[in-house]
Amino acid sequence: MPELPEVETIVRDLARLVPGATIARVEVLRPDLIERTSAGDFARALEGARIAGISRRAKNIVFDLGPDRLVVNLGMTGRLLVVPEADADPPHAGVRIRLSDGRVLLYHDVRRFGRLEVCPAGEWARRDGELGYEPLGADFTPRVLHELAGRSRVAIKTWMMDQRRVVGVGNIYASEACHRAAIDPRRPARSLTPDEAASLHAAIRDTLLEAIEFRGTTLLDYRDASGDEGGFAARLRVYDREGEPCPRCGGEIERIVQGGRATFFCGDCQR
DNA sequence: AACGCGCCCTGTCCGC
DNA sequence: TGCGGACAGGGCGCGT
Repeated sequence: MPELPEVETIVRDLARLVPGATIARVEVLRPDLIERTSAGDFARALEGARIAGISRRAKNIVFDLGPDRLVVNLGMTGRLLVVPEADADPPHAGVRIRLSDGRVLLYHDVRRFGRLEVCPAGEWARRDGELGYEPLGADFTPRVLHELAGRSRVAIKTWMMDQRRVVGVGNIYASEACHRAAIDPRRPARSLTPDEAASLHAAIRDTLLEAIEFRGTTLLDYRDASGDEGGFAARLRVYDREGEPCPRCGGEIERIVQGGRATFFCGDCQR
């Protein structure tokens, strides 16, 4: 589900709502959501901790608890909601994190592809180091994109979604960025010229920034921390628009499958 | 090493 | 109306 803009929206919401709060009690309703430790250890590690800050790394929501980090990955259908006690028991509730002021940080996930884990800050720093460039970071330059892409024969759209290279771009924004850059998503990554790499670099950033502005894309499941939908779906240029005219050239938008995932593009103007 | 694929799980939608 | 199959925003582990 959520890609960088959706996770960023949730993180910004949470950064306004929960820093300074203390975790009173944790209830794990679906133990299969907890990564690496038992549900009991997970709850014990959180109870009594104070939330010092919230940040995003790739598609992960990271809570700074002092010595530890709580890391939440939403998978396809995960939601992280701040709700009053009365709303804390919906169907598909996965983990209830009760704050000492009475509010509940509720992890909700229909498909349960998401994961939560608590780990020492040092351990998280090591894993952070294995993730790729933040596409909105200053060190992600057109040259970096061109050099990294030059090492791979994978189709550029699939390449963009690999979190070891560039993080945060998922299936929706990969199609959207290829379209904005007018690049055929089937091209081998290493076939991009420096100019094409620069235009893809700009397209990735522009797409993600605009999607953040509109609080993300809700196709079906995505909700922000208040439970509201994102507004970017209406602005998608190709994703989920098979058969519609290309907004740039009027050609027909096609749907193909790459690596088992749907890709949408215009065969007329994406070269 | 790099890459492609199946799988995890539930709900929705579409065609028959 | 009912039913079976395809498909859905992610990421991991496997085999080649």
